[in-house]
Amino acid sequence: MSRSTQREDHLKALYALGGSRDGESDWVSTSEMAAHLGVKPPSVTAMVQVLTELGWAEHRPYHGARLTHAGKTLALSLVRKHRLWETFLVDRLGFDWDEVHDIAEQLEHVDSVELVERLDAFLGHPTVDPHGDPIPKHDGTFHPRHDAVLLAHLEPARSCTVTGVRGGDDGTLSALKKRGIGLGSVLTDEDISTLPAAWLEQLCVRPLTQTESQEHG
Amino acid sequence: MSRSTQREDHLKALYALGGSRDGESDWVSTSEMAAHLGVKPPSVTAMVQVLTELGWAEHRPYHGARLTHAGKTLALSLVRKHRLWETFLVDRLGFDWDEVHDIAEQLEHVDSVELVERLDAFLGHPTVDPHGDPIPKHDGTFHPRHDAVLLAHLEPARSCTVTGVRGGDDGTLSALKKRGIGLGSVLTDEDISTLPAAWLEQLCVRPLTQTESQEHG
DNA sequence: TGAAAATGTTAGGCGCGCCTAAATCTTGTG
DNA sequence: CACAAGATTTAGGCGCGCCTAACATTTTCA
Repeated sequence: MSRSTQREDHLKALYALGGSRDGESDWVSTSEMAAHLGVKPPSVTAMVQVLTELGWAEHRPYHGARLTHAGKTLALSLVRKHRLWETFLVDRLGFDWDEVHDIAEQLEHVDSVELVERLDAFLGHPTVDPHGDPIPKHDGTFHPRHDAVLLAHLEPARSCTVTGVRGGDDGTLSALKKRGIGLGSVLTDEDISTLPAAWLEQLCVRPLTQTESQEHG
Repeated sequence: MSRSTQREDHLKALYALGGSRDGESDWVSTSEMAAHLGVKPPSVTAMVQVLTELGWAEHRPYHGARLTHAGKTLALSLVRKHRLWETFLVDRLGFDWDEVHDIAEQLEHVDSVELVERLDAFLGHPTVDPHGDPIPKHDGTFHPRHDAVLLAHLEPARSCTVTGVRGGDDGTLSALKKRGIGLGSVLTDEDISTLPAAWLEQLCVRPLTQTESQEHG
């Protein structure tokens, strides 16, 4: 297995943008990937061709690329590593959730299967990372949070608890932190109306049950 | 500050081979470094010239290279990271001491001062790594073990306890493990006579005191 | 002391991942 | 349906770290 941080980054971009929808991945354009990775489109084209030769992606020239099954498996193992390291950084080293992305980005490229499995055990086999995203198991399976919903889609006049942040860059995350919003925070109807509109599309929440609502007045 | 795994590896080699003697480092030949790093001498020459331009080494052509003060400081921070990670891998993740070198080698190149300091705190500010080597402090100082001595230099008919292994490759380390020898192991006079001669130059030991000897019969 | 041997450096080339510029394909619109 | 606008790929070049081969220096020892 040919190793390379760049290959891995392109694989992850393909996964992140191509939709993790069950079954098939969506086609992703090279310029979309280029923007995501901070390189120019021709560089992506070249790398996509390499991934194709490795059997990890398929490329329909002038139309886009997507992961093969093997590629998706690999991408999932990278996501797994990334989220385990983020969990370690926050839960054990006490980092805030807006500080860990870049560090985890580096740690996830460390190559040792044994390391990942031991880290997983050390952390107590967590199922969710500090941003509320599910952590894939060793076999690539994971449970998408089925009870969670985007804040924008929450039925009106309903309180909820925060279960995750989608695509949160460090800026958004630290802004959330400043307002005291983190995983598990409870947002009342009134709280929600004071939030920046952009957040409605980013915050993942679970509606509070009747009894939970009463506890939080 | 220009970052690069290769630069860092060359810096570490210079430190490892150049003698960590107080004050001045020794001149190290490029071929010695090349052998240590698994590359060819011309590659080392080129990299040494880069390090020289960065002010981290000085190069006397045809004679060798050595670290500047700034270079030594940097090298020490790398050693610190390496040994902290090894400590983490052994103490927290339960790796054996012969399994951690390669992984730590990768982890030490992760770039985040904050990470190192938090890791250090998490581990309880350890002073010695799993091989018995001292862990430099953040300011670059550390305490060489003054009471330790090479097994080869131990006065005859004396029992001792193992405090470290010098230059132990994974092969040596796992062979030691197979014989049940680890940090803190007690070696009697008889034990010592059955050891492979090569180990006498690698094992660091502290002679047992009178009372300790009696406890171990 | 003055070659020959050993050691070290310079020259020139290669693969990788990136870039810009030029060519090619797709798409939207008259 | 053709053609301009936009997106994508191909062409060609660059820096980095590595290599081998050729050249330079130091060391060894007859």
